[in-house]
Amino acid sequence: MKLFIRVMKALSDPNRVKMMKMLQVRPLCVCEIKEALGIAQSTASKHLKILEDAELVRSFKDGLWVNYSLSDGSGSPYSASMIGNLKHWLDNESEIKELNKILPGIDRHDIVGK
Amino acid sequence: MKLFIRVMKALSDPNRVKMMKMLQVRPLCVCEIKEALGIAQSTASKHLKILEDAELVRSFKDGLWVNYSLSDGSGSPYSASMIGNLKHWLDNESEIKELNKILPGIDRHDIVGK
DNA sequence: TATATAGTTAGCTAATCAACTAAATATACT
DNA sequence: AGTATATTTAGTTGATTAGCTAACTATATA
Repeated sequence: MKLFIRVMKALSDPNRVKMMKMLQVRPLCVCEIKEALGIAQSTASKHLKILEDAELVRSFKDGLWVNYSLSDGSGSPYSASMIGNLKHWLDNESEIKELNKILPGIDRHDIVGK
Repeated sequence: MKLFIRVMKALSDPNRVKMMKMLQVRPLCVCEIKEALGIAQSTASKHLKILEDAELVRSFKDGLWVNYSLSDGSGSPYSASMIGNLKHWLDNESEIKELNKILPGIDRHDIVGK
C-alpha cells in the first residue's frame, strides 16, 4: 500500500507532473528543470527526490551536473504503469504544450545565476 | 491537468484507496464504510465526496441511505484507467485482505450508534 | 589552493488536509 | 406532528506540504 500511495502522492503535484512530461523528451539536469518551470533550484531538487523515491525517475551524476531521466519502471508495477500512461496523457494540455515549446531552447550551459 | 491531479490526489490517501477496494466487492453506504474503516461518519462522507469529484465513484440515494459504487470510468481516461488498475492491484496487501475478510459481516442494518 | 558552479539540506512560512465533534438537513416511521 | 436514522456541512486542531532563502557539500577549473 505504501508504495502505491507514494506514487500517487508523487504525481499529485503539477510541477512534478510537468517534470515527468519534460523527462519524456530528454534527460535533464536540475538547473534545466528549475529554469523551465521558473522555480527555485532547491524546490526542483526536492520535487525530483520525491519522484525518485517513488521510482518514477532515476538520477546519475555527470561532473557537476545531476542528470535525471525517466525510470525504466522496474521499481514497481505502479510506477511502471504511470510512466507508461503519462507517455500519452496530458499532451494536449496548454501548460504541457508550452513546456514542449520552450524546452529545446533550454541548455544547461546557458543558465546564468542560481 | 486539473482532472489528472484530482484523480492522483484522490488516490493519495490510504482510507480512500481502501474505499475503492471495498467498492470493488459491492456497493456500500456511508455507514458501512465508516464501520469497516473505523472512522467517523463525517470523515467517511468527506472522503467519498473527494472520490466522487475525481469521478472514481458515483452515488445514488435509496431512502435514508446513500449508496456508493465504483464509477463506470466514463468521467475521464485517468479515472477509467485507475479504476481498472486498482481491480488487480493491492489485493495481496494485508490491510486489504483484512478488509475483504470483515466486509461480508458488515451490514447496514446491524450498525448501531453513529 | 582558491574560486566558481551545481546540487542538496536546513529552517521558515503559508496553505492544504485529515481527523474529530457538533449542528444542520433529509427521509422514513409511529 | 414528532421522533429516529443516515448523511452532510461547519468549525476546530494537529500534521503535512510546497515554496522560499540561506547555508552546506561536492566537483571542476584558474
